[in-house]
Amino acid sequence: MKNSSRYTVAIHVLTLLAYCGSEPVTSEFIAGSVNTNPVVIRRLLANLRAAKLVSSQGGPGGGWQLLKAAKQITLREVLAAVDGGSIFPMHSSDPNPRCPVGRAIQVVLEGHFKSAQLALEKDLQRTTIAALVESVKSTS
Amino acid sequence: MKNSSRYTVAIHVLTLLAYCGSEPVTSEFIAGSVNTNPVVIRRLLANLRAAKLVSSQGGPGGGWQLLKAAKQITLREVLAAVDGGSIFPMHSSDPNPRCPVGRAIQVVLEGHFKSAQLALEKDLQRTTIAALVESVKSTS
DNA sequence: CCTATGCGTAACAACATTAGTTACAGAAAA
DNA sequence: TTTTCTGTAACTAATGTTGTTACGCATAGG
Repeated sequence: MKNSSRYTVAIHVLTLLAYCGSEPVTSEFIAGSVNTNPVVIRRLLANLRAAKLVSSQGGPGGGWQLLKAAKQITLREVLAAVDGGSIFPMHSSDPNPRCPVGRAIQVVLEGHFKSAQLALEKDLQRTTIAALVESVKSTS
Repeated sequence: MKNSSRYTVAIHVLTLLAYCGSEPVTSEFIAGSVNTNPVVIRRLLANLRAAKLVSSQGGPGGGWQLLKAAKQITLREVLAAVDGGSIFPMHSSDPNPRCPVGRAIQVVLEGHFKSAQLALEKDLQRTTIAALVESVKSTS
């Protein structure tokens, strides 16, 4: 995941929101659970809001809430929300087009990479935020 | 993939070695195909050698060769060779153990992450370097 | 209308990772 | 012995990630 913890933190936050029920939760409170800065949380949640997973409310009593039922949110959509593109980065500078392998390798790999990523996503789709809440509760 | 092109380049290099047959190929030649510096290639190939995928030979006429038949090398082993650990990084600093969610989330996620990564690897296992060589040759 | 609260975002710093480069020691073939 | 390679350390530059401060703006509640 791009060597970043954004995906893990996003799942953590959504699980926390589901765990807290329907009450709005502030970014400061969330940051306390994740152990980071509220701004980091707000930046991440802005992505999840763009994906229609959460909503935000300003002012006193405001905060963040799930926009979909926890049972309807899968780890697959969370991944798509925080890390849009491909799991496998291509060459940083394009390979040599005068080499037969260099010329073709990216096109050839693209299909295999997409297939592998699809397999990954299919597996992630099996898990919902609601399931994680249950697991968290039973991990007493 | 850690936001690095190492995996893609590794596949490129192995495909090139297979494409070139049994002749040793120098890191300079490989770098010409990948469009990078020979030292970058040697560093990467050092990993693949540690995984027993290639061998190196110094001196004139030396270079790099496959140590296994291209048909026996799958994209799964290549991934393991260049990027040992987990696809999904956990929190950069540990979550708050005084929060029920923060306390449990990592343990809960670990299983789901491993399952997803296994699905990914199972798919990558279906493709061999030999198959890539064929695809490259037919992409004329 | 005022105030406190909380989001939205820009700007910046600190740090880690990636990629590229130079340099040089050492092994091996001819 | 010379040439051709690998093996690696050291350094730079570019980029990405994370954390932090600061401040504008909207809103709820008196």
